[in-house]
Amino acid sequence: MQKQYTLSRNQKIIFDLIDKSRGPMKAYSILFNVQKKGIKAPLQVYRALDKLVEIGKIHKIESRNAFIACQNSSCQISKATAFSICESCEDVSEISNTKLSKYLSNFADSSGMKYSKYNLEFFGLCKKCKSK
Amino acid sequence: MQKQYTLSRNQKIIFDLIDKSRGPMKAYSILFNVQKKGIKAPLQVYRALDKLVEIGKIHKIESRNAFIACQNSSCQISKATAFSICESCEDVSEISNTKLSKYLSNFADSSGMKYSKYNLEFFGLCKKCKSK
DNA sequence: CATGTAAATGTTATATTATTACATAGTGTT
DNA sequence: AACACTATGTAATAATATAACATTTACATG
Repeated sequence: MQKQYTLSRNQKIIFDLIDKSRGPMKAYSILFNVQKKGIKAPLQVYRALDKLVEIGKIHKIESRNAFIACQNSSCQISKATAFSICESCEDVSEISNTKLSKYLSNFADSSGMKYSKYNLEFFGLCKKCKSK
Repeated sequence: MQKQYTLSRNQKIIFDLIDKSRGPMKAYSILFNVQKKGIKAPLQVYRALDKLVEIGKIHKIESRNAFIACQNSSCQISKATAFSICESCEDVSEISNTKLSKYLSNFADSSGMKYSKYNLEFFGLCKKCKSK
């Protein structure tokens, strides 16, 4: 169960935009889209994004510098994320596979590292693009 | 076995620098370090980096926008990468764990996606930083 | 060895992504 | 009211990455 959190004005505007978007959104594309609502500066966007990532409402797709709404209601607050990314159409979807997340959460290598978080990005061709 | 590839002048200069570095290096830090060797512009660095990534001599740490030499002689040419990243000292090491790479290479989710590549980044505290 | 072609290089300018620094305002305690 | 904490506003700038164009090098093959 995800902890409830009251979003502030800017956080809500930006989350709603990302949530409604069909795919991941980039920071400056978000900025252009919310300027009519009074959010004028990059920093205002980045601050909201940081907070939204922190509380797990959105995730950052690191390889794309883009942000996507969390599609997984039982998400462990961004501590364990996995995505599949189509290299042709750039469609991104969040993978919620219990076996995978258990496997990775329990993964321990020989380095003596204690992991608190992971991010996994798969790349390939989505169904649509594959059949083209 | 990794395919042999003759590096060009710039590629060699930049690879050697990254290979000798203790940790991941950022593009502009690379640039500053090779200016005395005649590589003056960002694009020259990025072109070499792109090629080196493509042939698997280095990897990009996406969450850090930094580059590290491949530490795994049997590396599948950057198609399957995993790293552990210390969030305190920013030390990064490449994970070469056969079970993990097999597990991920064989992973198939319900989306019908065909994966050709993945990148996994684990975050936590390394041994040293944990004991501080 | 000339010629074609792919890869690499050099250079300038510019686009994109992200943060620093500083001032102000709102929100919820106690 | 006083306090702490979070969020906001604004300007400037830093850091990361690519576009566009001209030239050169490497090397296979006719």
